[in-house]
Amino acid sequence: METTAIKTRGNAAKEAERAVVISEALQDAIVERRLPPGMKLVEAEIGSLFDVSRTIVRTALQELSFLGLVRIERNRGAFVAKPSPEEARQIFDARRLVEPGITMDAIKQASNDDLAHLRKHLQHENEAMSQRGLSARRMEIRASGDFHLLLASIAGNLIVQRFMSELIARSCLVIALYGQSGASSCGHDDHVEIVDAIAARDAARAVALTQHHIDHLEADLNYRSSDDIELRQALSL
Amino acid sequence: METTAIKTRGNAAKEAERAVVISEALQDAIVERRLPPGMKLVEAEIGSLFDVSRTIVRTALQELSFLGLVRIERNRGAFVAKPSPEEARQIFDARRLVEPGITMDAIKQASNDDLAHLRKHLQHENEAMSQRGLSARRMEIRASGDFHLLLASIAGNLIVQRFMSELIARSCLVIALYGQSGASSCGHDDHVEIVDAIAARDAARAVALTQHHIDHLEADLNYRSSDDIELRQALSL
DNA sequence: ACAGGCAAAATTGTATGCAATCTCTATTCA
DNA sequence: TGAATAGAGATTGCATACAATTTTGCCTGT
Repeated sequence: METTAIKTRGNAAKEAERAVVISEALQDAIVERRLPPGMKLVEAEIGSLFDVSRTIVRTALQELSFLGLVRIERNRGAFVAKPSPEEARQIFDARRLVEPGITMDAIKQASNDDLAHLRKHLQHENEAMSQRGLSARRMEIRASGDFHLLLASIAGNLIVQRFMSELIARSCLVIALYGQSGASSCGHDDHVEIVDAIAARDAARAVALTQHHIDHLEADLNYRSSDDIELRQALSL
Repeated sequence: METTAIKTRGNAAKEAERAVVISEALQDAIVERRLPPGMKLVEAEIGSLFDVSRTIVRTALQELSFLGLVRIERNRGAFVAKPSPEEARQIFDARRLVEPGITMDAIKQASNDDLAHLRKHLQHENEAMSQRGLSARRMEIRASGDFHLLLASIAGNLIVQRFMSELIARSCLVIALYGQSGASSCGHDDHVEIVDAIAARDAARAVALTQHHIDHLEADLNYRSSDDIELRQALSL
């Protein structure tokens, strides 16, 4: 197969497909709200920014459109997704459908190392929350979602994990659009309690807390008409 | 194409993006096992078949790779996915995680029309099962998966529905690879019982039957080493 | 002033060309 | 005979060119 073992290792670094790099950079920017919902994403612009041709940018944007983070309109281009209230409800309904199961699996699978990771993550969330400033707020949003992803990774099913990635990313968008309390208010305390219940292997409690947590998140939303949103977005910048 | 005002109306039909048409054609072929797991999919070949450039074929193949139906290897090309035993297990675990919730939502949402659709679908499955021949077998595979998709569509959450589409399609691949009983044996009787339970609004029973059904499906699998599979594929054609 | 429409600019959709990489065959050497 | 290898052919990765479409700004007539 290969002629030198070293070459193979060298490839591993290069393997980082350029389209994936771009798609992840965009996803980060969208989730952290640096790119607001509805914003136009021009192929050539992104291309020159990352120094690649539109071909690559195109595949990155398609990937994001599969994840529901970007909407592609024929002959008009790509835009950061702007979930409708109905879509938003469905996203949270989907989370209610999936996350209790993930929590239960996590309880079954969690090793001591996993629990340590969870605790470390909670601390991380805490730090982000205590700090001020825009960048700290972004860290907080990101960390809050990462908690759920960490749980999914502990549950140990790659397919479910990928599904949760999508749901979390889209949740961030929804919260950006419809969240009321200035803080992302992702209820850090809820997370602490959930980890405690998991550590105690108390499945019933952990599941109940998980459901409660999702209700909590959705309760902070205000599904205004999307025209209002347009304005809000325009005026806030 | 068309030149006049009629064109505009025609567009709605034309809107069917060419990449999507191709990707759906391929998905059908994969799910119905006309394209066996592991088969190489050459871009130029597909392109000339549908009379489009490789560009379009490429996006279709990427779409399928996001769905897990196609594996793309850098510089080597696209192949019909060949799920490992571990992947197969995760697919069914994911179904166990999601489908009970779908069944419950379906019970909540199902109108009389929906129930009629379900009954009609059962009849359709029955017909496919009673017929002989390769094409009938394909119909059976397809119909058997469609039952679960129909249930998901009744549950009424587009996001969950999309997720189920992926799981069902991948399940078909897994069954093609590891199924033992010549018949796709998707337990048509199970489906009948599930519909009965839904019609009776008996949530506990419907959920139990759903879980049982998935266990049933997976019990018919034999996770051989993938080398054996290679042989089986080679000899069966 | 303003609605309507035309033309230029910007942007996307698709095909194609070229370089890089892989695959397979045939040939050579042990 | 069999393993190693070189090289031709096939295939993919990416950039770019061109056509189709949309958007923008200007102009004109009312």
